Amino acid sequence: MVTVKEETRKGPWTEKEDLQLVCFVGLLGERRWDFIAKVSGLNRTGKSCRLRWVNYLHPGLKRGRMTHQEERLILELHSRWGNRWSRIARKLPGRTDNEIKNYWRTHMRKKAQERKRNALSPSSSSSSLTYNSPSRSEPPAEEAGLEQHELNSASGCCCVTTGFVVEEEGAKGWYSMDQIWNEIATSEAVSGLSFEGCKNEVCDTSWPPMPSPMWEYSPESLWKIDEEEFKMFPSVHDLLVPNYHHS
DNA sequence: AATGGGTTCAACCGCACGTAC
DNA sequence: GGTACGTGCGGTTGAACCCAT
Repeated sequence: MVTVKEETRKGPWTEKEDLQLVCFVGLLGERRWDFIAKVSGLNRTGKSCRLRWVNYLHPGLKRGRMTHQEERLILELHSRWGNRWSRIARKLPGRTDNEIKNYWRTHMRKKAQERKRNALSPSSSSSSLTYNSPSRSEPPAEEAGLEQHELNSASGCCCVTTGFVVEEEGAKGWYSMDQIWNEIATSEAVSGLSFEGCKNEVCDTSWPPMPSPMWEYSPESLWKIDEEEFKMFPSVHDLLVPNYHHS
């Protein structure tokens, strides 16, 4: 006799699953995700539940395009902290690390491609430095365990930003796109080259002049839902997820 | 209208870290 | 101190969507 253990579900979440999760998170809190996954009847892993909640269902989430201010802040913070997405996300109320990471990758990739095009064009190629120094046989600092911000400071923030190994060379090279993007962003944040409106304040060490997000002070408060609300379930869902729209 | 390439974003994976036992 | 378990983080993937041709 074989009991067929239902396989853990993967892939896109259904609206029903979302509702279930929202309900149980409200009842049990944003902890014990494995437990939530079990008792909710969702055939998902705790990890998956947490991710869905944090990245999509959380009532505090903003939706829609990044504002200009947010873009600038991301650039600034990334130049300081490197790929510390969750840390950066804490400075952007309503944005998740995943969202910021995605944003960075798409937008910086564009910029990297533009740069690459420029670098390949005859007019700019001569002045474009590349990483083809003898030390190229060594792994990049990042891969050698250096934090990205250490890399930045080690390179004087903008001294190494003028060029990068292009694809043809990249086949044998190990300069990841992340590094390239980081350097682009670093140079832009420091020099204020791009993002019109991104003037000196970006480089000002006292920047950003923005208020700290609420959860900086009280990590639990904003992300916690009043359990009383859940007694009113199912109508509570509308309260919890005002911008809810299923993907 | 069809389609092919590019872009976006939700979700997964693997690893690291913290904590309870 | 060692181990198991839960959680968080960063990197990656792939499906859906968009847009130019």
